Amino acid sequence: MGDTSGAGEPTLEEQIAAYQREFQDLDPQVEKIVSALSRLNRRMNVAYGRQTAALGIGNTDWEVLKALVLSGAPYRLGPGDLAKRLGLTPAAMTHRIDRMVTEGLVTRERDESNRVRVIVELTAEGREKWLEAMRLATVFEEDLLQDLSPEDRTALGEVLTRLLRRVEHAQPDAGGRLSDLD
Amino acid sequence: MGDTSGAGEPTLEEQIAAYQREFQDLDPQVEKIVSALSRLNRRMNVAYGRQTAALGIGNTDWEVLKALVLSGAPYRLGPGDLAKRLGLTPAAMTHRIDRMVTEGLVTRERDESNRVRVIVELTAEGREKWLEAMRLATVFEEDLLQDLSPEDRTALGEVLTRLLRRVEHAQPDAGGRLSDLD
DNA sequence: GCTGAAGACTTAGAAGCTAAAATTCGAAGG
DNA sequence: CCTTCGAATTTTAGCTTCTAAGTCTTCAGC
Repeated sequence: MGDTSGAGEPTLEEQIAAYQREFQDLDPQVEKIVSALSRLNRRMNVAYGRQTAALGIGNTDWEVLKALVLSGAPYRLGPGDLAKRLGLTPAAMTHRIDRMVTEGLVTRERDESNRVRVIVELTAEGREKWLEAMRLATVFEEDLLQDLSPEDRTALGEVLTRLLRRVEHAQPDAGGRLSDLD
Repeated sequence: MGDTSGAGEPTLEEQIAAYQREFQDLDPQVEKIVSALSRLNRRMNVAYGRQTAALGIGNTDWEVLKALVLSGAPYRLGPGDLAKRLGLTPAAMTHRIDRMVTEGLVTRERDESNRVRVIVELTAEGREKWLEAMRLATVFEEDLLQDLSPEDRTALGEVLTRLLRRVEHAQPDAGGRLSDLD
C-alpha cells in the first residue's frame, strides 16, 4: 500500500516481505509497483522541496506561482480562480496571497472595470523564481531518468498515462488536496 | 515538474503543452513521466484517504498503525522508535499516541523492566482496522493495474525500482517528511 | 546516596487550513 | 433614484499538527 517516510526506513524488499508476512492476500508484484511509486514520489518531493527552499520560497508559494505561469501571459488570475485550481477555500487563498505580496512574488490590485474583483499578477521576480525552480527541477529529473533509454522512457510514459486515465475515469476530478508538492 | 491538485485541473496533455510554452528547455518525454507519476500518486493518496476515513481513522493514525504492524508481533514499539520511523519529533509522537489511545487503536504502558521506557502496543481493534484498510487498498490497486499484463507489471516494477535505487543512492535517507499518506 | 544521561511529556508558539460572519461593490427591480 | 440581492473577497475564530525548548522521571555509575 505504499510507503511512509523518513529515516530508519526499511528497504523496499524488506518492507514487501513484512507486508506478506502480515497480510497473506497480498500480491507482491502489485505491492512492488505501488510501493516503488510512492517512495519515488516522496523522494522527488523532497528534492523539489529542497530546491524551492534554496530559492527562498515555500511549497505553498510554489503552487501559486505554477498556477499563474500555466495560466499564460499576462499571468493574472483572481483569488477565487486560484483557489479553485489549487483546491483551497478562498479564505486560504487570501492568506497565501498576503504572504506572497510581502515576498514580492505577486501583486494584488482591484479590477478597475469591476471593483468587486481582485487581480493577482505575477511579478518579474515571481516569474524568475519559477523559471529558476524549473531549471533546477529539469536537472534533477534528467539525472533521475539517466539510465533509461529513449525507448524505455516512451514505454514508461505510456504505461503511467494509461494508469492515470484509469484512475481519473474511476475518480473523476476528486478535488482532493491530500498533499503534493512538486 | 509534476502536478498540483484538485478541481478544474487541466488534462495532462494540456499541462505539458503549457509547460512547453512557458519553458522552452523542457523535454516533453521527461515531463510526461514525471507529471503522470505525480498525478498518479496524488490520486492514489486521495483513494487511500477516503478508505481510511471510511474506517474512521485519519492519515496520521494510519501511519502509526502501519509502523506497528510492520514491526511484527507482538506489535510493540516505544514512542521514540516510532518517531524515528515516521520522521517526527518525539513530541509529535506523544500527541499522536494520546489521540490513538482514546480512539482505542493502541495502548500505552510503562515498561516494567525499565520504567523510563514506554511501550505502545497495537490493540486488536487497531490491527483489525489495519487489515480492513489493506483489504480495501488491494481492491483499489488491483483495479488500478487491471489493464496491465503480468509482463507489463513485472516490467513496470523493474523500471520503478531502478529509478528508486537511483534517487536513494543520490539522496541517502533524506529523512524528509514532505507529505505522503498511503 | 548523589549525579548525569536518557526517554517521555508539557508548554508555547508557528504554519496552514476551514467555516462562518462581515464587507464591498455591481446589477436588477420598483 | 433608491433598495435589495447576490457575488467576490476579506476577516475572525478555531482546529490540527508540527517543532523547539524546558521539565520530570528513572536508571546507572561512582
